[in-house]
Amino acid sequence: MMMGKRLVAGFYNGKTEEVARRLLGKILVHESPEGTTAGRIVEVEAYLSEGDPACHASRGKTKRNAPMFGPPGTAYVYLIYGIHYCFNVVTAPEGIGEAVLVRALEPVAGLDLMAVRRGGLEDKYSLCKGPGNLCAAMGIAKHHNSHDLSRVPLYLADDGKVCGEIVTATRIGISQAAELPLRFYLANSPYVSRK
DNA sequence: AGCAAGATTAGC
DNA sequence: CTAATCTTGCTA
Repeated sequence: MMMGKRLVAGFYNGKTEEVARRLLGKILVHESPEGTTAGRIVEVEAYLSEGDPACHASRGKTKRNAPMFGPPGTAYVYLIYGIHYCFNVVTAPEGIGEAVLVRALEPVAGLDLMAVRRGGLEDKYSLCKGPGNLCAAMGIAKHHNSHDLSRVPLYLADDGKVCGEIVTATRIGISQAAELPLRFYLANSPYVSRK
C-alpha cells in the first residue's frame, strides 16, 4: 500500500512550532500484523524545551521522557491516566527535549480495522478524534516508544496533498502554560477533536 | 516505600 | 463532573 514519500530527516529542520504546522496534512501509517491503518494528521500540539512547563522534558531528562531527547523523527509514546496512550513526534535536534503531540487524524486506510480496535465504533469522524483514541484506532502502544518514524511498521509519509488553512489555538488538557498558542489544526477538517 | 499527578475519555 | 487505571518521579 503506497501512502506517499516517507518523511526524511530534513523535514524536521526549524523550530518545533513550524514543524508542528508542517506535520498537518502528513500521513501516519501503521503496518501491523493485523493489517495496515493510516490517517492524515489534522491536529497537533507543540511542546517546547524552554518556557513551557507543560512539556514533559521541561524538568530535565528522565527515564520516562528520554525519547524526547532523541533524534528528530523518533516516536515518544506514553501512557496517560493509566488508560490511554499519547503519540508524539520528536522534533528538535538530538539532546533537546521537544515534541509534537498528534491529537487527531482523518482516517485514510484500514477504517474497518480501526473500528474493530475502537470496539465496533463506526462513526469515521470519531475513529481518530483525540490523542488516546487515535492511538487505539492505529494500534499504537508502548512498544512503539522510541521507534524511528522513518521505518516500518510505523512511519510518516507525505502524499503531496496540500492542506488548507491552519488555525492556531491554545493546548488542551494542560494546567501550566495553558495560554501559549501551540495548538494547530486544519480549519476545514471535521476530524479535529475540538474547535 | 509511599504517594500524588497526569498532554484522556466515556458516561451520568 | 467524576471515575477508571497505572507508571513515573519525588519525598522520606
